[in-house]
Amino acid sequence: MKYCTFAPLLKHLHNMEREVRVRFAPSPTGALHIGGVRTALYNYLFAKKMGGKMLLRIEDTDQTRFVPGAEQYIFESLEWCGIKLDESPIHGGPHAPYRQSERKPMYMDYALQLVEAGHAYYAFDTAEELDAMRERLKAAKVATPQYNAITRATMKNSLTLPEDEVKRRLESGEPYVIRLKVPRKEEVRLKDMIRGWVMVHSSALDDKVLMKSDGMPTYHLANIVDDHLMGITHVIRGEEWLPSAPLHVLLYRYLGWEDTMPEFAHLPLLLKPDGNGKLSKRDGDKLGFPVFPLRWVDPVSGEVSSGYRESGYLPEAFINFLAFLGWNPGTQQELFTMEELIEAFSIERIGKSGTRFDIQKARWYNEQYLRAKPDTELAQYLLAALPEQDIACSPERAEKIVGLMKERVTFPQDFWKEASYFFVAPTQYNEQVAAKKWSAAAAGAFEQFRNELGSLTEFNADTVKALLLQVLERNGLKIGQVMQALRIALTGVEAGPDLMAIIEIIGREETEQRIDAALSKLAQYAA
RNA sequence: GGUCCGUUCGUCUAGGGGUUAGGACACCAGAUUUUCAUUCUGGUAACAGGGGUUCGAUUCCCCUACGGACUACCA
Repeated sequence: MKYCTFAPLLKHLHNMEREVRVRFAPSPTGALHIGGVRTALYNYLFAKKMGGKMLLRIEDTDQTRFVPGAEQYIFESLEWCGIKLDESPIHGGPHAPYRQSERKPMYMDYALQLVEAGHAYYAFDTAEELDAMRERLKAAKVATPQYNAITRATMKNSLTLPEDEVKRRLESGEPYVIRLKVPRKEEVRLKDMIRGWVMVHSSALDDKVLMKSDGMPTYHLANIVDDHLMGITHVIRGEEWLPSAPLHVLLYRYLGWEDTMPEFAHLPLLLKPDGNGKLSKRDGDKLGFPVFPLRWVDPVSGEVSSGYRESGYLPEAFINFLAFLGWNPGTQQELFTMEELIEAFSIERIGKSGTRFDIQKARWYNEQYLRAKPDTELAQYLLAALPEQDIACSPERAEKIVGLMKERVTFPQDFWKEASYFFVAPTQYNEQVAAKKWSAAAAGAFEQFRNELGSLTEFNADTVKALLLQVLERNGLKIGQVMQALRIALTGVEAGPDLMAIIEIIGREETEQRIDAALSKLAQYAA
C-alpha cells in the first residue's frame, strides 16, 4: 500500500524527462507472424513519433524451442517492411548483448536479490509432483489449481523445508527453480495506455517460476530485468500479455524499480477472418492468405509457408494495411507513407477490440500503391519476368505495356500473367466469345482490314483505328458488333486494354499474322 | 471452470447525452467505354439484449448474452 500514493507521480515525472525507448522482443521459434510484425510496427511508429529509439531483443530463453534461421528471418522481415532498428544483436548498441541467452549470467543475481528480500524462494518439486498437485486440486474442485500462497505450503520448497536441507539440496546440485512469492491478498493495479486501469487480485496470480532448473530465466524475469537495464520507457505488446502484466508490476516493485517502470500498452489481437480465435503461426496458408511477411520453409518439416513479399505485396502497401488493423488516424485519409504514419500515430487512437483479418483490404492497398508507381518502375516488374520466357523487350515497350495494364492488376506478377499476349500470339481463343461474336461478315471485314494495314504510312493507334472504322463502314458494320471478335483474334481473351493501343504495340506484321491465324482457326464460327 | 479484456454496417472503423450515426473495403445498380478493369454517381447495410441515471442514451452506470486472451520450469 505504501507504494501507491507517490509511485505513479514519481514515475510520471521521471518518464517525462526520459528519452522514449521501446523494444520489440520476439523469440526465435519460427517465422515471425503478421501480428508480430504489427507489434513491431506500432513500436517503431511510436518511437519515431516521440523522437525516441527502438531496439530489438531476442528472447531465446527456451533453448528447447530454438529454430535455426528464425532470427535471420526476423531481421529480414523488418528490413523488408522498412522498420529500422536503432539497437539489436546485429546493429549493436550500448546495452549489448541483445540476445537473452548471451545475457544469461546476469539474471541469477536479480533472482537471488528477490530470494534474499523474501520475495522469492527455491522450489525442488519435480514435474510429477507438480502434476500430482494439480490433479489433487482439480479433484477437490478447486477453481484455479495453482502454485500459490496456499499450496506452496504443501510443496517442496525453501519455505517448507528445514533450512539445512535446503542448503544441502542446493549444494548437492539438485535441480531447483526460483519462484516468485506472490502475496496472498493484495490488489495489483496497472495503468494500460489503451485500456485504462486494470485491477487484478494477487490471489489470481500464481507463484511464477523466475529461474528455470537449467539456469535460464523465464520470460517474466528476463523481460523485466532487460527492460529495466535497457532503459525501456514503454512496453507495447500483444493483449495476450495482459493477464501476466500485474505479475510484472510486482516484479518491478520487489526489485525496487517501480519509479522507472515502463508504461504498458496492450494491443488488441489480430483475429482469424471468421473471428474465431487469434491468428496463429500454425495457420500457415490454411486461411487462404499468408500469415508471414516472407516465405518460410520450416527447417525440420520442410513445410513451406507463403509470404506477403513473394505473393507480390509491396512493403508500403503491406505496412499501410497493417497499420490500419487496430489503429486509425481519425481522419478520412487512407493512404499513408511510413513518414506520414509516424506523423499521425498515437497510442490513444489504437482500438480496444480484437481485429479480424481481411485480406481483401490488403489487395486494395496493393492496387493503390502499384498504380501510384511511375511506369518506368512498373516496367521493371514486367521486364524481370521476360528472360525466363525467353522474350526480349525494350524498356520503352515495357513501359507502354504496363501503362496500359496498371489499372487492372493487383500484383507485379500480374503484368506478365495478364499481358502475355503482347509478346506471344494466342494459341487458343475464348470459345464462348468466338461462338457468339465471330461471323462471316466480321471475318470478311477483318481480312480487308488486314490487307490494307500495309498501306498505312504511319502505324499507330489512331491511324489503325481510322482504317478500321473506314473498313467497317464500307461493310455496313458497327464497331460494337465486331470489336470483341477482333480482340479475340488478336489476344485470344475477352478482356484487356484499348485494342488499338495493343495493335500499335504488337506492330503491323504481328497484327497481320494474328488476323491470318484467326481467320483460319475461327473459320468454323463464320457460318 | 477461474481471472482479465472486449462488443457501432458483412469487415476495418469515426463519432459521442439531442447527428439524416460519417468514411473505407466488399457487395449491388446506373453512367462512361470497343470488352474487362479503371473512373464517376447512387444504393443496401450497424450502435448485442435488458435494466437504470436523464427531459432525452448508441454515448454514462449495472446486469445478462456473446466473443477473445490467459490459466507451463513457452514466450
